[in-house]
Amino acid sequence: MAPQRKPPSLGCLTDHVGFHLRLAQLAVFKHFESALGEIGVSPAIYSVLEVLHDNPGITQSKLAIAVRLDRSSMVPMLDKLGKRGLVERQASTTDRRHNHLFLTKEGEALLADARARASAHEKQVCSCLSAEEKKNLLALLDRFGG
Amino acid sequence: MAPQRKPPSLGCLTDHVGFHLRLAQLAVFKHFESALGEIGVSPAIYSVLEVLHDNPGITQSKLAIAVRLDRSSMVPMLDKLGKRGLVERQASTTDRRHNHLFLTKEGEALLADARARASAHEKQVCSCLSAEEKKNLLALLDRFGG
DNA sequence: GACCAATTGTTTGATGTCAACTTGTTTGGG
DNA sequence: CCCAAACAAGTTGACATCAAACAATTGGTC
Repeated sequence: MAPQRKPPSLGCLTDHVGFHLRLAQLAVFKHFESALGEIGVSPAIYSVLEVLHDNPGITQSKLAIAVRLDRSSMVPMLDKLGKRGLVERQASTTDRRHNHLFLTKEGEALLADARARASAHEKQVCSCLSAEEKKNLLALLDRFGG
Repeated sequence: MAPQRKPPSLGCLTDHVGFHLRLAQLAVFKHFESALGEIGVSPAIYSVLEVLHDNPGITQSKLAIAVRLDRSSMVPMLDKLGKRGLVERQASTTDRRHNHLFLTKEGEALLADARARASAHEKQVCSCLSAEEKKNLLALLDRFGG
């Protein structure tokens, strides 16, 4: 009988940039997980490692702002990364409110691996775009999040 | 002394389309919430109402697939929408596994309001894009999310 | 120098989402 | 016919995230 299932209509939803953003992010993040989940690196963790590598000694609040997470979300994440021996919290001597954060040797090593995988992932996930198109896309996206 | 706080460097993070997607979605969804939160409509709820309006009698699983949520996430959401009197679950007579879903009068009314607000929101959030650019952006995003 | 506002990391509670499993129902091949 | 496989909705547990409240600490102002 082949019920001839037409996919349900999405209506005006297709006009909303937010919906397309969500679908795109869903697909890209899923692909990221399949590429880096194996080494225990989620998109959020990867962004933390990158920023930490580039800004040794940064404080938790500044890190949270940089990766656009809540400062309270940072706590359990750094706890976990600390337990894995990837990140060190070092209490500041000059201002006892601050924690300075550093990647350990192991953290740097994992980041190197993660970078290679993330780079490959990025290539695959953007294989449907020319270099020009990708540059264009990033520029357009930055108009919102900038 | 003006500590001349440079914002922390994001490193290679800026090359990753996933990161830009997240920032953009964050900004757009936040704006959406500020425009429709007042009437208790989140992006997910709005997408459900739209698809429900366009596909009366659709089943929960099909709805979940359409809006790209997990089947199991649909349950508490429909419970809540049901309690608000916006959606009706109607057990199928031909296949007792299925629930057919319908917007109530109140659901339709709320959707009308939500649509007006969402449309205004969309205009504001895309005010930084020309019509051409938006069309281009949506086309590029669809290459990922299909 | 003593209060007061701002800042930092943390804790707690609420929410939204997924994945795995359960239960009831249908369907199709032997 | 019958039983196994497929399937729908629901339940449970885990997890990430945010917002609000909190304690400790600093800095500025009178």
